[in-house]
Amino acid sequence: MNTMDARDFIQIAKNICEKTGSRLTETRQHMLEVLFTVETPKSAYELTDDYNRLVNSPIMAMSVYRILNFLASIRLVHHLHSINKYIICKHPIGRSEDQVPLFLICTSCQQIEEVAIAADLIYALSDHAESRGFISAGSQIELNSLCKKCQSNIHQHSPGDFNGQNPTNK
Amino acid sequence: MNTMDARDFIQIAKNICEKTGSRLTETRQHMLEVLFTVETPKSAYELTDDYNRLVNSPIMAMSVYRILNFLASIRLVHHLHSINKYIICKHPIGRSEDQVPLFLICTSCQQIEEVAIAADLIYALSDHAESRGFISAGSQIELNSLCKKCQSNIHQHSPGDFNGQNPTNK
DNA sequence: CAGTGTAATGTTATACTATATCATTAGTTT
DNA sequence: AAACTAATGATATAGTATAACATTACACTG
Ligand SMILES: [Zn+2]
Ligand SMILES: [Zn+2]
Ligand SMILES: [Zn+2]
Ligand SMILES: [Zn+2]
Repeated sequence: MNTMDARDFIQIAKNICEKTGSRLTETRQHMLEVLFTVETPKSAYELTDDYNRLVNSPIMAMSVYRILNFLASIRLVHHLHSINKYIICKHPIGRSEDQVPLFLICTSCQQIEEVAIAADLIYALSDHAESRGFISAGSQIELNSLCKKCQSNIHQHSPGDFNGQNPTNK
Repeated sequence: MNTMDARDFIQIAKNICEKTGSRLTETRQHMLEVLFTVETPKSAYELTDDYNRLVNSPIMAMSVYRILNFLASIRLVHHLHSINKYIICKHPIGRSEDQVPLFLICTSCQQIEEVAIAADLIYALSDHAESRGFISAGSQIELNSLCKKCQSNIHQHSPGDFNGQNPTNK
């Protein structure tokens, strides 16, 4: 159980901004609140709608992209490439540099679990690779999964990408 | 050194099609040839251009998407989500079901290395996850990396997504 | 071989995602 | 106050992907 509050995110962001000379504007704060509220991963345009539903002052998608980029650059937001959606970081504090985020994405209900794993584990993965001259550089990992709830409802297989489409994915 | 030929891909595809009742049409063959020729990861629209440059009978993007979907469904093509491009499979033969592809993507020159890793390694990664009720389901893994060549030219850091953009990425 | 059914593609339109560019505003610094 | 810079507003456009329906090509039946 996470006892974090939207205000906690805002405070964290404020601290980061102070260090870097950037500013935590009202729009950025509001976006953090929206992201915290919606919980599930959303596209930039969905977040634009959410923002305009939840916040009084309207925003346009262009600004949403800029703000998502900013929040991702300070690692309070993650972009999940495999589903092309954005989500607030589940572990904004206590991260060490030698960890990378691992996302478990329920292919049925899109619930996300974010856990931190040792970067070493990644290097271990790419051991073959290093022998071929590649070195790993700060990735996140996204795994197609099934959450507990959806494991019970075992009607459909849901492969990751092509063919068997994800039924819950509009 | 890979001694594979475009014809090998076509033969593999033909075999799969026979088993599944689908057909390896001329267009699909041509697309395999194009993918084999270009080597590097390309967007669907880039592949459309490549196809029309290399093949005499023109094709439209809609068809390219359909064919990429088909070829991905029989695992002769991979969709790299993190860069949103498609690439021909480097290991179309000798794959076992308990392996998943790991892609090392050079963030500087986009050269790709594909290696197969034991799915067990993935399960190990998501061990935390399983304790939370998630089970892993057939993912591929994409890692930002630096190839040997680009390690020499160490001018720029190239983070994965936001902020420091990838300079070679039009 | 004609008739029928299905897989695949052609064609057009449209939805969705993301960035470029320039103008304007709002803080910060001197 | 003036100058500078970060951030946003506003508009346009690029880039990615799918929907929907028509047509064609192939396999299968009789
Ligand atoms: Zn995180
Ligand atoms: Zn679920
Ligand atoms: Zn492969
Ligand atoms: Zn490289």
